[in-house]
Amino acid sequence: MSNKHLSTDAYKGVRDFYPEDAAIQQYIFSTWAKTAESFGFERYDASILEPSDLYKAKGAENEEMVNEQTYTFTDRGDREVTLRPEMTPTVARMVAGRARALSFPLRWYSIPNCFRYERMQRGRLREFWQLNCDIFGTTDHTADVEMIALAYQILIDFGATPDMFEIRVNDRRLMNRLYIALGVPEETIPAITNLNDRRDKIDDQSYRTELKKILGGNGLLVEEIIMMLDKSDEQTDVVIALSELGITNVVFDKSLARGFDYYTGTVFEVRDTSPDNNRALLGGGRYDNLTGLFGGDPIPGIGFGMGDVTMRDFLETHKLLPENLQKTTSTVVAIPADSTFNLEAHKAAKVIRDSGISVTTDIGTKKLGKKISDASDKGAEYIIVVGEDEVSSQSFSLKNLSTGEETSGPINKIIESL
RNA sequence: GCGGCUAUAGUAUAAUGGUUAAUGCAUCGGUUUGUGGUACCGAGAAUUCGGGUUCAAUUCCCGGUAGCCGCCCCA
Repeated sequence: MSNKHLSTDAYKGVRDFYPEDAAIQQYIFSTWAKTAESFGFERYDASILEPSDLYKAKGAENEEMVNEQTYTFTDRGDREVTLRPEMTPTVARMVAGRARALSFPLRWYSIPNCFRYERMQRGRLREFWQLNCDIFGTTDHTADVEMIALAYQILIDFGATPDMFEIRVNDRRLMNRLYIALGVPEETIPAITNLNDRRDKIDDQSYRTELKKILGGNGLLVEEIIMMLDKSDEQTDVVIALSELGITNVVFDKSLARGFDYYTGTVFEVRDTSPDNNRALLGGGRYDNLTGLFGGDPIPGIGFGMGDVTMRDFLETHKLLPENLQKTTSTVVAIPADSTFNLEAHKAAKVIRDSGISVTTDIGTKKLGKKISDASDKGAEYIIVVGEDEVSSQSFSLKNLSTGEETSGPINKIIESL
């Protein structure tokens, strides 16, 4: 390979979708859409470009994140734009923009592609697609239940069984109450929440050390917090309601954090139970004032996002991808006996295609036998050979590749047997 | 931002401090010049880039680049 040539590799962190990959992507997207719509969610979409302010407005932490972990640049009109790293600010903007006209509660979904400039690892690339589902305009806890039930149903519709994944649920309000009841200073709660999120990744000793540091050396409080976290007798109404819907692979997990900015109530995630793919497949939660940035009355909402990369990893880990996805090809292949009949083959193909059947014409230079072989490999059901005899007699033979049967006659007649 | 591992035809894997770097799959051609799937024969195609050690480096060392895995973060 000469270094004078351009690389055939895709840009760092993004993927090429060759037909076999595009088929998988298409399968994932269509299953997402089908299940979301079965719950009555309406599809929306928006541009991948947003003004950078949309992401910076939430505070200094967000500004740092935008500066370091997004694709942000200045356009020719001196406007600062960002390739969206998530869909939630966009949908909040859209809902706020028509808040007076929309009828709530609102169920919306989208499958945007998003970009994040960060280090890649398993399940995480710099470009990804994400199913985003939100319900706006209700604080009823059954909306939280519905969102989780939708997430559950999506996985079921991919062929998963409940033992393949685990739903973890927590509630920010409940945790705040529990901490305050223990006498934990309110300003330390975010740091504790963040630490808890890493609890299963670090050993018990360093967990205690860090917790003690946050609490200014109060060892007694450390023990009380750990006891409270490990006590598993609380059940929220969300968890109870899920079990009434027959969804039982749910655990109430007081360590679950899901980041720590805009969630205000229920937070949840779904994790793959396979040790080979120990990742969150989706995450979401309730945010009761997301549209506040845009003025107007606060609109409550609950939503989740699930990524295509982790979705595909999940399906591959559990061998849930259908085998026959790759073969997207025409039903019939018209094969010229040699290249001088290419145009005649195109003519025959057009007649068949006009009747609503997909046809390609093999205009390659291989021998007839190879072309038939290729048609068969690609998954075509029929072939029709176009050569001197056929053109002069206008009588064609349609061959069924799986049975070997041939039907002969004028092209219009042959179509009827398809 | 930090750390570990890896880099050989299109792809998946071998091997080697020394003359021709091997095999499967894939591709192309032939046995079979107008009828497929099998079989057999044949062909093309590779040591990531730069530097160093050495008589000699694909192999050993350093660096770049890229990828994988993990940490941080995960909106």
